[in-house]
Amino acid sequence: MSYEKESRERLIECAKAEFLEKGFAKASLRRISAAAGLTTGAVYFFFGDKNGLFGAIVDEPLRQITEIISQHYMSENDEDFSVYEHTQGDHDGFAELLIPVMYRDHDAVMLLLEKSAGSRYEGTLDSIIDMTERFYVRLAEKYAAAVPNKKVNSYMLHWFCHMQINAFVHLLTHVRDEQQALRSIKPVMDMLVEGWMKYILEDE
Amino acid sequence: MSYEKESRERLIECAKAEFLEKGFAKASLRRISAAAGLTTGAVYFFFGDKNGLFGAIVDEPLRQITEIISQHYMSENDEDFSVYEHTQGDHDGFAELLIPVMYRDHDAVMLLLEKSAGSRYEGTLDSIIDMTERFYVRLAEKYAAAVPNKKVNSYMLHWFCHMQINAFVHLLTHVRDEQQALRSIKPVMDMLVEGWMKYILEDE
Amino acid sequence: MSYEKESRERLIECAKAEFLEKGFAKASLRRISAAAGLTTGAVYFFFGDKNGLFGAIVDEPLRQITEIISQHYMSENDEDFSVYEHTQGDHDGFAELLIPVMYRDHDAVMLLLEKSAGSRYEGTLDSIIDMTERFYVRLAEKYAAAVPNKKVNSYMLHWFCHMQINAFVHLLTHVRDEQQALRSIKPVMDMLVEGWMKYILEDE
Amino acid sequence: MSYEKESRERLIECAKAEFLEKGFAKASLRRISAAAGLTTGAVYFFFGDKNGLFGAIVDEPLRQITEIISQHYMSENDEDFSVYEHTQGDHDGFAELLIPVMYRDHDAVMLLLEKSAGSRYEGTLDSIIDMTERFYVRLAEKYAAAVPNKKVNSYMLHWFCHMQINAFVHLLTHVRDEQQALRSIKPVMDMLVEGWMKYILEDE
DNA sequence: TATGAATGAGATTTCATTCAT
DNA sequence: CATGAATGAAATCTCATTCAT
Repeated sequence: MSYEKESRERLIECAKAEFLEKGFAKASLRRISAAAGLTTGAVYFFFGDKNGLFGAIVDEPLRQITEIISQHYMSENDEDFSVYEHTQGDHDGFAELLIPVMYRDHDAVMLLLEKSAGSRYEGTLDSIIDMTERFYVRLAEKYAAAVPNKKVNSYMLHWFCHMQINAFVHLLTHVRDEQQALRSIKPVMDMLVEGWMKYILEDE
Repeated sequence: MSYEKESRERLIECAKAEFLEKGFAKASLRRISAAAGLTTGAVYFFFGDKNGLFGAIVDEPLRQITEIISQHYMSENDEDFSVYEHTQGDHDGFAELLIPVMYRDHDAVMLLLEKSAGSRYEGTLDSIIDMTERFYVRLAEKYAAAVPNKKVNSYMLHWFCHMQINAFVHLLTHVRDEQQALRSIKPVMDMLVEGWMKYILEDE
Repeated sequence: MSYEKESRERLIECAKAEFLEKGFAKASLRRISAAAGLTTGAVYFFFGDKNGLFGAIVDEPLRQITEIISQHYMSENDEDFSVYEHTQGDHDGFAELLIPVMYRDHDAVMLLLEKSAGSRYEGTLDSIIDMTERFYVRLAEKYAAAVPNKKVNSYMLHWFCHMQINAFVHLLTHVRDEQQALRSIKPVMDMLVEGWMKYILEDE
Repeated sequence: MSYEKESRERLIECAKAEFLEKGFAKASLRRISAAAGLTTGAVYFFFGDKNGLFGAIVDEPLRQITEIISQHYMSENDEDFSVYEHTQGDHDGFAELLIPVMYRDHDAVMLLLEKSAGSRYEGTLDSIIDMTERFYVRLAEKYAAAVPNKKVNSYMLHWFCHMQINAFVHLLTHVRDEQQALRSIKPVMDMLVEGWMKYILEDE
C-alpha cells in the first residue's frame, strides 16, 4: 500500500472521529491533521477543503442511501397497488433494504445526518424528508381518492414523513448493532403504518 | 420610553434574529450589537456574556415550560388510575396546557429547543426527554404489571418519548399559528396514544 | 455619619481588599464598586480615577513613612558622630520609629510597597532605596576617610541598601503582629550593621 | 539561514524585549508580532500561546538553574560535615557554579525571576526560595543540635533564605558583566555566611 | 506528496473612562 | 451623590485557507 493512500486513509479516520465528537462546524482541521501525523496542508492536497474532507467520508454512503430511497419511491409509483397491503409490506422491505446500507458505514451516516451542520451537507436530512414527502403525497392522494368524503390531512402527512425518517435516525443513534436494529425497527414501522392508515385522512 | 430600555430591548430583538438565523455558536455579538446600533461592550453591560444574552431570551419560557411539564408528570404519579383512559385524556389536556406556553414566545422556545447548540442550554431538549422517559417508564411498568405475559419493550419506550417531545418541536417549527397548532396536534397525540397502547409491550 | 462618607469608606475598604488580592494592575474598578454596593461612576466621583483611589489609601502612610525616613537621614547628616557607635544605635532607633508607622496601616503599606505595579506609585520602593543610598553613600565615605588604604565597595553599598529596606518589606509581608515585628527585626538589624562595618570597605 | 528560523528567532528576540520592558502580564502579543514583522497568528503557530512564547525563552535556563540548585542541595545532605567550614566553602562553590548559568542567558533569567508575574512561571522564585529553605532548615537543625541551649530562630532562617536568593537576583539586576558579578558576589556571600553562623541560633 | 510558515479575519471578553441625568 | 449606559481600544486566541518549496 502506497504511502499516500495510508495518509489519505489516516486522515479520513481521524476526521471521522473529530467530526463525530465535535460536529462539522466545531471540528478543527489542525487537530485532525495532527492526529493523523500530518499537517493541514495535507488535507488541502487530498481533499481541497474542509467540505471536501467531509465529503470524502459521506459521499459514498449518501449516494447509496439516495439510490435506495429513490429507487424505492420510484418503483412504487409504477405499480398498481392495493394501498393497505402494499404499504404494509413496503415498509418492512424498505427497512430491510435501508438498514444494511446505513449500517455498512454507521459512523459516516451519523456524520451525514446528525453532524453536518455548517457543511455543504447540512440540508441532507431535510431533502430526504422532502423526497419522502413527495412520495407520500402521491400515495395519500390515491388513498383519499379511494375513500369517499375524506381528504388528506396535510399536517399529519408532513409530520408522518418526519417520523418515518427520524425513526431511522433515532435507530442509528441508539442502536449500534445491525441485527438488533432490524428487530427494533419492526414495531416502530408497524405502528407508523397503522397510524398512517387511520390518521392520514380527515373529514372533508 | 427611556433610552436604556430601548437599547436593552433592541439588543434582545437583534439577538433573537441572529440566534434564530445562525444558531448560538455561529451568532456574532459584533453583528448583534451593530444591528442594535451599539458596541459589544453594551452586551456585556446588560447581559454579562453571550450565554447571558441568550438566557435573557429563553430563561422565562424555559421556566414556564419546565413548570408545566414537571407539574404534569408529578400530578400523574399521585393518582390511582386506569391506565388507558387516563393516558387518553392526559395527552389532550397536556397539549392544551403546553402549547399556549410554547407559543407565548414562539421564537424564544425555538431558540431554546433548536438553536442552543454551543450554549449552556444545549442540553435542554435532552433533559426534557429524560424527564419524559422517567415518567413513562413508571407508567409502562404499571401497564405491564396489569397485563399477563407481557413486558415493556424498552426501545419502543425510548423512541416513543422522543416522538412525544419531538411532536411538539415539529409543531413549533412548522406551525406558526397557535389555534392551528392546537388543531394539528390532536390527531398526532391520538395516534401516539393508540400506538403506545398497542406497541409498548412485547411478549415476555 | 453622612451617606457620602460611608460610601467613600466602603469603597476604600473594598479597594484595599481587591488591590491586596490582585495588585493594582489586575484590580477591577467594577468589582470594587460592586463589592461596595456602588457603581464605577462613584469611584470617579470620589477619587477621580483608579490611581486616585489607590492614592486615597496609600498617600497618608506614604507621607508618614517618607517623613520618618527623611527626618532620620537628615538628622544624621547634621551631627558630628563617631561612625561605629552611631550606626549601631541608629538602626535600633530607626526600626523602632519606622515599624509603628508601617504597622499603623499595615495593608496600605503592603499595597504601596508590594502591590503598586502599574500605578503611579510603582516607583515608591525604588525611590526609598535611592534615598537610603544617598544617605549611606555619605556615611560610607566618612567611614572610608577615617580608615587608611580603604575605599567604599560600591556594589556592597548598593546591595546593602536594598537589604536594609527589604528587611522591612520582608517583615511586613511575613509578620502581622507589631510587637513580634519589633522583636524579629532586631537580629536582622544587628547582622546588617555588623556586616556593614566589616564589608562596606575594600582595599584600595 | 532559512526564513522560518529567522522568524521564530525574531519573535523570540522581540518578545524578550517586550517582556523585559513590560513584564509578562502587560506585554502585548500584537506589539511583539508587529515588531517582528508578523501577525499574532505566527506566535500561535510557533509557540501555542503566550505562556508558550515565554517558555521558549525561559525553559532552558530554568532547567539548568533547577538542576544546579537541586544537585547542590542534594549533595549536601549525603555528606557528613563540620557545619562551619562546610557552609563556608559551599557558598563560594555554589556561586561559581550558579553565576555562569545565570549569565549564559542573562535576559532570560531576568524574565524568569523578575518579569514572570501573570505567567505560568510566576511562582518560580518562590519555589526556589522554598527549596532553599528546606535545605537550610536541615542545616540549621544540625547546627543547633551541636550547640547547647540554643535553638533555631525561624524568622531569621526564613529571612536568610530570601537574602540568599535575592542576593543573586540583585546581582543579576545590577551587574551585567559576568566576571564583575563573580567578584561582586563574594563579599556578599561571606557576609551572609558570617551572619548565618552568628544569628541563626537564639537562646532557648 | 506533503510541509511549514504565515495570514487575515474573526471570535469573546475586559476595562477604565465618560457623561447625561 | 451617584447611577446606568455606553464606548472604544485593547487583549488573547482560533481557524480555514494559501502557497512556496
